[in-house]
Amino acid sequence: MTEISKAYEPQAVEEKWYAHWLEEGCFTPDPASDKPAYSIVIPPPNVTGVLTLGHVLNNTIQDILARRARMLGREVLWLPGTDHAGIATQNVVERQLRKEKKTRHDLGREEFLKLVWEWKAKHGGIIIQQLKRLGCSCDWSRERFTMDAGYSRAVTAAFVDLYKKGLIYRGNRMVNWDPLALTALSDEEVIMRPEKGVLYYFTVEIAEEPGTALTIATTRPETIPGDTAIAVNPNDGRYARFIGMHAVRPLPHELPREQKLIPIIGDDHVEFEFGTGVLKVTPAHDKADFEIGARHGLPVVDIMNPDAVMNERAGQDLAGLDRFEAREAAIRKLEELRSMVKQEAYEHNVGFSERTNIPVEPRLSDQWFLKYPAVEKSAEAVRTGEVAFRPARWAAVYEHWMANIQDWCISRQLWWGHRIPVWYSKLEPNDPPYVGVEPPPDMENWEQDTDVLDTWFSSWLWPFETMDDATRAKFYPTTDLVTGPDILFFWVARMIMAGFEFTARKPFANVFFTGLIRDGQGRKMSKSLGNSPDPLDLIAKYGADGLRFGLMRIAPQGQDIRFDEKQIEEGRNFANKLWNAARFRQMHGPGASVPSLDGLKLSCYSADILARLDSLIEQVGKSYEEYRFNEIGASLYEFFWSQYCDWYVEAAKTEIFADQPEAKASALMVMDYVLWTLLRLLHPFMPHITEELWERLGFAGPNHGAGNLVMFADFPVKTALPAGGVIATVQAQVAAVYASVTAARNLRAEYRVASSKKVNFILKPTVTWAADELPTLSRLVNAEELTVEPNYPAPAGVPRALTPMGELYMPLEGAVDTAAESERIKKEIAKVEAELATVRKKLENQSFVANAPAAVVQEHRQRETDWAAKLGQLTRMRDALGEP
RNA sequence: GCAGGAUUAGCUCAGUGGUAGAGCGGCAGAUUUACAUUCUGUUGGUCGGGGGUUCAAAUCCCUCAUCCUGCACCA
Repeated sequence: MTEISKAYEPQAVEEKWYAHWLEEGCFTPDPASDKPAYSIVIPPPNVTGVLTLGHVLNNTIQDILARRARMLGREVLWLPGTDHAGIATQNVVERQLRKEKKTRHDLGREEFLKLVWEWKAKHGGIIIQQLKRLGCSCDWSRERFTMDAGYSRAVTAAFVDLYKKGLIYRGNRMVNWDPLALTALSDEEVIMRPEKGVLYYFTVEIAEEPGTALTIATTRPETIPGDTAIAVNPNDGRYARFIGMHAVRPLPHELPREQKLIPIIGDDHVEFEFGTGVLKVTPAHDKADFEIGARHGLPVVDIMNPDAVMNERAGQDLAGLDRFEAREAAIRKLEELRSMVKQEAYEHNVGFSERTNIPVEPRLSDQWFLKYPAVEKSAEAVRTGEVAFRPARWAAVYEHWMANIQDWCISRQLWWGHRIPVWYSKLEPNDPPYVGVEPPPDMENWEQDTDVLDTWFSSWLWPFETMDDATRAKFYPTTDLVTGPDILFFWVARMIMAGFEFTARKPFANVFFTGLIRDGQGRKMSKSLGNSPDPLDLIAKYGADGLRFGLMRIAPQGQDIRFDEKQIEEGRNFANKLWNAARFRQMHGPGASVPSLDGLKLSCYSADILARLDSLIEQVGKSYEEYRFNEIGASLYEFFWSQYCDWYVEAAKTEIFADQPEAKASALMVMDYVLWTLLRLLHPFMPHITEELWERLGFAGPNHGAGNLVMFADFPVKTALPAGGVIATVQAQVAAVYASVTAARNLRAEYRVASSKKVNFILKPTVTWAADELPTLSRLVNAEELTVEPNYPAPAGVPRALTPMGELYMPLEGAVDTAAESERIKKEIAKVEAELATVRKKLENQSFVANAPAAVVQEHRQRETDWAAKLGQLTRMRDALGEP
């Protein structure tokens, strides 16, 4: 046993233990074990990702669950891995290429993909190293990647299976198009944000009634060349008569008049009140307009290229311009034509691409869609609690989404991803395509679909396709899933459906949704705001354990978390405190390797702390049941710091420093017992420091089978202490001593007596056992001498305080301000009188006495008695002062 | 527009029917040998407003206000 240093230095300790755990294979479970299984699959971070505080929160919770399950004797699998993250990863490599003035098209598909794999090998998975630094107990031997050969095959097979079931189809539809990434997006990948825009009012002439014009309001004048109709509500008296006539579309201006005529149609979709009640219909560039167009058989005129640059159909004024430049150009042209009537400020919602953060463009294109499988079964599973959501309110959000579920656009016009396993015949283009896991045998006659699948189409298989047969037999369905509510639709809902569809079982029993971490001003953490601290910096400053513990204490169940570095500092301080508590114990000689309370003569303080330890264990157990990690953290913090360090250790010093070997041994054994228990309770939260202290305090080693705490399958259970009345009496006594200590310290502070200065105290006791506890009381109040004097006359000049043990006096040399002393006591009397009045008022209320439970009434009576007694004593003390 | 969440001490937040709490901050003090990443004492709240249910409400119900988050959207 080496000496413990004064301050805890986490870096070396944490790295040492993590390496050790890996070496010992502590995180690799045995599927053949007959221990009950516990499993979690990690939400696979993007392979391009770096650790954020969100990951820290998420993975710390998973680690806590996994480590506790191990200590409860389960066979634990925490399966890690990364996601290939289609757009994000392709972006990273394309950005690199752009620096060399190249695009992926210069390289070609094959060369480009080679480059992405190279990038992945070199830079990918940084986040895995960071998770290790955090202390995550994942089974790295089972680490998976969503584009591993086997996994890819499973993704392809899933596609083929759903295709054969008729659930996957190809369609020419309006989709969300990302003009930067040049791909379609699913509805979930579009983020609606309010944007300050302008509503432009412009006129169109009625062809059949020259001189008559209609005014139209639009936010997108640049799409006028794509307008193929003007719509009004058929019930709108202002405009109904124009239905069937034609309007002259102002753009492109250069076209001959007959090519600019577009029909005026009637459609219920048009609102009377909005704008002017006249709507321009652009079927190629607006989802709602597309539907109107479909209803009326309107032509679809696409005026943009895939990159949202206007094409020649937009006319000479706009062609070649980006859509936003084109808007300005269109405005200028309309003004020039005296068609522009007015412009007004207007705020409306615009959809942005989740990945590239630019406005999506509704675009008609050929895409693959999935009609979701197992929808009803999946909705029901959450409804019945077969899959339990925590907090439960997310179930309603899920239910709503499931009830309004829309087909999923699963194709992406990217290169990085799982290529769609569909081949088209070169020989007979009208033949049905070949769809299969294996390419067609006569490959040269076929051409594979160029699209890849949405990343989430692979992620939704994660809980089972990451496992081989033996692993799956033991660990699937998984136990807990821990994730953020932001991917409820993207991932959680889809996994449930995939689970039921492909394995006929739920993928997990519980889903715990964490909160979102926000900055001090309540804003989301984001790269662009630069308000997201680097967790690795925090680990360097405060240690991984400090970060974990600090974060867990401020992470209430399912509520957003306002991040404050101070909290992490507290986590570090807590680790340091733990370190020093161990250090203190070690300074008093070697401890027991297996602490036992058998045959121990316990002081009342020892009995008290053990009873509190028992309630702590019970409380922690309950909190785990409800996934209330902040509550567990708070309980552990409070017990260890306030109850154990501040009170028990200080009180026990009486025994430790006294010359009574038996009492000393008893106190030290109780410390051993508490630390032995506490290290285990804390281990899931702070794995490194607890492991280190476990060894330093001599708890590790041959006595415990596997020597490491991480494999110590014995999560604490309550002691065999005598329960009930005996311990309650002892605890009441200890509480009285501690309250008396506080009262005495208060007196010292009032009279500016430095806590280091020894002074005399006199106790006029009201309890029979006062004398027994004088040594400890005396020590804790730093008394020169503490005497019990039942008949102390209490001269007027002596400061006094009422304590649960009796009246306490602090005779001081020199004059004491009696008036001030009297004032102080009077203030206390006023407080007690108010309390007494409150409780008496309640007891005088007949309906309270009649209706409240007997125990509550009894408790109020007791309260009344206690306050009355206290008031009597305070009054006597005030009278003894002789002040009016 | 619909749904959900939040509103408690200066700050960040616990507290879901029975005596309003913690940490930080502030103030006053302490180097008492585990720890200044410490210790002691103290200050500070009509629990967002209003109404209701109840013997009893921060807690349950209604309503209003403000903020946040989803979802749906009218160009």
